[in-house]
Amino acid sequence: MLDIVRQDTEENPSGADRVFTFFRDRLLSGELKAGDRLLGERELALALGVSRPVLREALRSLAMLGLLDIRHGRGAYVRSADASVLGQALTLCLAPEPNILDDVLQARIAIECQAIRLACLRASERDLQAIAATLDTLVDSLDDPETGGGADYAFHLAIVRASASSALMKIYEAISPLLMRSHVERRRDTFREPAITSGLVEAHRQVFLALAQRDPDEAERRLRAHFEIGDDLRRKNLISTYQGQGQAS
Amino acid sequence: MLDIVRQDTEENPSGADRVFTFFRDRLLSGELKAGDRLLGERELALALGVSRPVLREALRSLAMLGLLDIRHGRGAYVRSADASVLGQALTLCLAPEPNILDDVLQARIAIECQAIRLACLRASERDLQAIAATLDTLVDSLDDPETGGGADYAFHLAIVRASASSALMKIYEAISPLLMRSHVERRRDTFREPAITSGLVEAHRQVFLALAQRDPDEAERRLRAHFEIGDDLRRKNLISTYQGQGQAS
DNA sequence: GTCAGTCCGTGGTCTGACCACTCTAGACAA
DNA sequence: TTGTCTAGAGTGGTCAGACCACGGACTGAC
Repeated sequence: MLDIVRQDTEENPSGADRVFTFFRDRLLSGELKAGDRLLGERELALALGVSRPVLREALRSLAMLGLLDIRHGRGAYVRSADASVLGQALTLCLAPEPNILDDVLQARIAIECQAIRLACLRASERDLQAIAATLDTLVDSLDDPETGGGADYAFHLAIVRASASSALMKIYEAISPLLMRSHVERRRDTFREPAITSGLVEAHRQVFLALAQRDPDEAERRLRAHFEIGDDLRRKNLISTYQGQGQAS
Repeated sequence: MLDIVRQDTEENPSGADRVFTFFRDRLLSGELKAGDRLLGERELALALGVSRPVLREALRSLAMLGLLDIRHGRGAYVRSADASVLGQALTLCLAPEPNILDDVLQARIAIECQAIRLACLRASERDLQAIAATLDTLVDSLDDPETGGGADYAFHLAIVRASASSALMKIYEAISPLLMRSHVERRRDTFREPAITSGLVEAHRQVFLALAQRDPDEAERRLRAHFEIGDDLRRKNLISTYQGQGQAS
């Protein structure tokens, strides 16, 4: 029938691959938009000239990639692009590597430092207000490590969002799951004393001020300083922990 | 039989989802390593208590994610983590966004600037030699835009590799396809005159020297300058093109 | 010793059937 | 008239069994 594209130029893709490519290209070209409903599996299989199991393999793969939302009894719907799949892919990709948690922090610094530079040029009044709001939350939740951590993340996320760069934003979202794991894993090694947390707030405030003054160099400098302080704290605390124990376990 | 994990805590995943999760977790935990061969589809289906089509849906999804390499007549093998899938996912994720090509350049700058800082601290002698080698290739291929472009990419890639950060490396590889598209698309707008290309070589050399001297701030500064010059060139050329035409088409 | 043909195990595909879920239109009762 | 309930249709989810296509290994002839 339709026989799909059939690029026999060099490959010999299986039926499921052909169907997969068929839909992926239509997704990429925008021919299929988020929210669109696909035909039923039986009709689609007939239209594309493959059997239902083969069609299902392709559909399932698209769903796993987050491109499709297949609901029992309802049908298959095109899903809007989602960074969560990207995050999973990154996690899987980095899984066999050693020291990923440390490493992912480097990626975080990379993204944020560029984001804040862009934000200095592009941030709207609303963006700045949003960042200021997270700063307020941060101050209000000094005694609660849980919401405090959330506010901390919100602050940095708001900066990336203010960069108005979807690429930076997506990548940042992608590394977020790993960032969280890193954060949780490190929380054991991080003590939270009033003096330190207040210093933390001050560091955030300095970053925000430089951003509000639209000074890219200064903003990046203060952001880097903030990250380095976090590094130092963790290091010192690690040392004191081992010294306190007298011996490593 | 085995009945798999069966996390009925909150979800009600389909059989294929259960099988998918089953293997993904085993991949993440390292229980399944790259190169391992899976049992045959019939045996696996029996062992996991699902039908073969369902098992195939899961296997196919894993293959689409680049975790499995399924070969006709051979069997299914666990594949080593590959950034190409990450790149595809990113492409799909960014597809609906406007101005991705510009945007991806920002991500590139972000990664490279952090990478070169790390490289100043971590780069080995071999790394530096590798970068120097790409610089030589760059010089030798001044008259050939094709290999010259390749050498340019190789230079920047070598810097990221010298950062010894797998996270930065994977992300850089992930954006590479989009970077290439951006590069090709912009090549139309970029003129290559001897004066300019020699300036380009000089900029690369300056970056390399700062790196070899292990000066993070200076290295990043020069790298940023290099990127900005590229930006300026493109802008100027765009303007002159439109002026030369007298009218935009 | 080398090469060709055959066989077997593997993934690839198909058919047709049945089950489970969701929605809705129609029947029924208040 | 209105609200609720139920039966049906349409949809995805699953299954069984069969056959085809490909790749490798074994075996035989040369």
